[in-house]
Amino acid sequence: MSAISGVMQDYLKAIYKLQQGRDSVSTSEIAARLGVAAASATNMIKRLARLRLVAYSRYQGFVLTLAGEKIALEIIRHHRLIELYLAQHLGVPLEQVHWEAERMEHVLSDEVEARMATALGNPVQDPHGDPIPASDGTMRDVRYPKLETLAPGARGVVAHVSDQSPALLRRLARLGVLPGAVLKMLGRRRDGCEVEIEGRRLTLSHTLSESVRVQ
Amino acid sequence: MSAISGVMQDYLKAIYKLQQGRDSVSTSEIAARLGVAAASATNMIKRLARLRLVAYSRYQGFVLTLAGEKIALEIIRHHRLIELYLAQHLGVPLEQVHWEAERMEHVLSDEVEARMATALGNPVQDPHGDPIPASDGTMRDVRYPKLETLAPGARGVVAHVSDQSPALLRRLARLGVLPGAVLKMLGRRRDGCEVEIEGRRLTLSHTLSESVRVQ
DNA sequence: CCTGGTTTTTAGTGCATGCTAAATTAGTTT
DNA sequence: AAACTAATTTAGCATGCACTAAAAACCAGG
Repeated sequence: MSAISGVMQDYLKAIYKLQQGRDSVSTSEIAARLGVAAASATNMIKRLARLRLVAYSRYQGFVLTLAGEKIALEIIRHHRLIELYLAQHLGVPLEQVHWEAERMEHVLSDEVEARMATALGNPVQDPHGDPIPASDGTMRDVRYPKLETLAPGARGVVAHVSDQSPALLRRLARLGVLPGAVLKMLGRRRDGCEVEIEGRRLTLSHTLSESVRVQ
Repeated sequence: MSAISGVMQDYLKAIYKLQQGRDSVSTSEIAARLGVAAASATNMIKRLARLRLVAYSRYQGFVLTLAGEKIALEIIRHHRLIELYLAQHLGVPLEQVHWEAERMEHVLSDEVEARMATALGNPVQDPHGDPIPASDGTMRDVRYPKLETLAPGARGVVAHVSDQSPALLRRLARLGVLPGAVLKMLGRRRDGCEVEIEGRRLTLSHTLSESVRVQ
């Protein structure tokens, strides 16, 4: 009885991401993140609380319980394995894999998950540079600094690009700014910053460089 | 407005399969096939009729319209491509691919569908021997005779094995009775029939041989 | 052609998930 | 501390899709 629905999985995943480094999440935050009305979020949170997947007391915000976090990490693992699989084995363009994974993550069986992981060589990172949780529910969480924090003249390796905007991602991909790429910060400009990458020199708008993190 | 839901897709697929070679399908048939109450089926049929996906007049049964058939074939294509992909590229055991595909078929984008088809070399058959509809919605439908119709002494090629029972399928797979396998009918026995396959001789129970078709 | 049995449909419900509008609580400002 | 504002919750309702029970239509045997 009461299996975790796909919608619930989305809530758990969103809460997981929002609560990182914070001590609680508010109703309006998930509502905004998931694009639903605040009342709908309240409703679902109460349902998740009844299932002991989030700890909640009204008007005070909430966090995942261990059980909730376990499910969230499982879904995130699905998501990131699918992204990587689609990119590597089927050549799906990077800016598309996020939205494909968003739908597939809810129907991936443990069996197929395991086989995909094996086919990929048990990877630890998805194509955006995000860590893939292990099947035991462990994830090392590293937070890389934004590209703009790199001092002029310094070199860095792209560690992460945002998965939120397909258009942005496509532009970054075309410029070669993807996880693993080595670049050198040349300096800040009025509307962004100038970097050198693979011998080419380019200016990244503020919007673009905001979505790149380096190591 | 009114996108075709996953549940609707299941109804369309079921109607497609039931109406093969018949001139109409009854409420109780889909209800049985989908494991829902007759009233639920009536309800959904009326909804599909409003969307012009089935032609329906009450108490008289129904059939798919061209638009409905197009969607049904698209889902069947998804299903069979996924089955084949899982079997060939991820090594998922044959008796499992049907149920995996049953969930994934509803979330496969055209993009990923096309890439899977390419990776598989635009196949025309799934691992059970069922034909895969083309992306333009064409499917050649061949109906093969049951194994038991093979005359004693005659040779045949396994063309199709049923996808309905995982347990049966596992047994067939273990015996090597899979699409493409060449076998020779030795004769009927009281409880099934005896065949020779790859030099080995085996007796297939009636239940088993019922789910095998030959060419 | 009527009557009993089967199939189908209608009516009324329940649950998951969403919404808006109204009520409540929290937090901030004077 | 009172009062205003912003966030949250409650109340009431809609839609998709299932169910059961009752009514209606169809079909077959007499």
